[in-house]
Amino acid sequence: MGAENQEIRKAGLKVTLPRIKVLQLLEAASESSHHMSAEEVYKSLLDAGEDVGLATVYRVLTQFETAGLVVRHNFEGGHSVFEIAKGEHHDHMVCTETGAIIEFCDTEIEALQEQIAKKHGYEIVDHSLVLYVKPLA
Amino acid sequence: MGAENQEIRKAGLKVTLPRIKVLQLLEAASESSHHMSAEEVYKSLLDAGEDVGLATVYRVLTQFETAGLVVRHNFEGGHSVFEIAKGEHHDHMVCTETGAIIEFCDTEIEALQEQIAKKHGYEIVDHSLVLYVKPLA
DNA sequence: ACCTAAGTGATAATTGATTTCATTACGATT
DNA sequence: AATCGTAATGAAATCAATTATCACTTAGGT
Repeated sequence: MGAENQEIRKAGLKVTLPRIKVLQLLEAASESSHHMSAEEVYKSLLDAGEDVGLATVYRVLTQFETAGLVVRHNFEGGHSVFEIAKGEHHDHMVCTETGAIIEFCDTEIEALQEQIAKKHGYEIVDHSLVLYVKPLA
Repeated sequence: MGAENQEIRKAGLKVTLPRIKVLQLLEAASESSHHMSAEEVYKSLLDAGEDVGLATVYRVLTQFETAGLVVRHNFEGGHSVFEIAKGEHHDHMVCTETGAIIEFCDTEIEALQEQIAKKHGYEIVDHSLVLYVKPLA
């Protein structure tokens, strides 16, 4: 235990209870590839008996994002969801009927993206690919 | 003149001044492939001396979206931008330095997306691909 | 243990967007 | 062209997500 402490310290942040708890929660959620909103994180922590403020959750999530510990996604609808940054990049498929989120990564698409950017005189800094899908009939 | 009136009527909406103005404005912006936010549309119309309400702009844009007249994009940062729907689908490349928006369409990528969805037991309803790029050094 | 900058929670404030509502105007019908 | 019912409008209130403020607390180097 305490692996989170290293990560937080490495990010140049003080190791505080709220930060540890948020990180642990997101790591646990990551197992089930569950993407959480700030509000969900907040409520989960309250339910777990932790005494954190909503403002702190938002602050910490933003700090973790800039530190590269978590990734923020802006799917349709505006509000952000967060997930632990597990090294490798991946894109998302969102089921419009069940809300399920499937992660995938296609090197062929990535390569094509690079080509397209280069063709226009650019190089890729980042990209966002989201497929909105529904189950096959 | 008046081509907009047909489109508005075809959408099952009454032809009113605010709707004509919004549509004209977006069509003009489309020439320079400029994507406008609701707020930008609102301010542009005020500057042009038109007396429209912000609520109306939001309403009209949403109506045009459902009617398929305009397309809404949610680039990073949350708030939506709109552009005239010019028949063919396309994706976007956003320059992180100049803010320029380049439109492109790659059938190869589209095909790969279909395959990926199918492989997971889904079919694509919609998708969003945005490349964040910077000029080649 | 001390000290100071960093972090915290509660609450107020901001932002983009939507809803409400009384008034107005489109456009079908006469 | 005048009438009429419904859809559309603008102003303001409201909403939800996020951010800023601020007095108080705590991490962690000395």
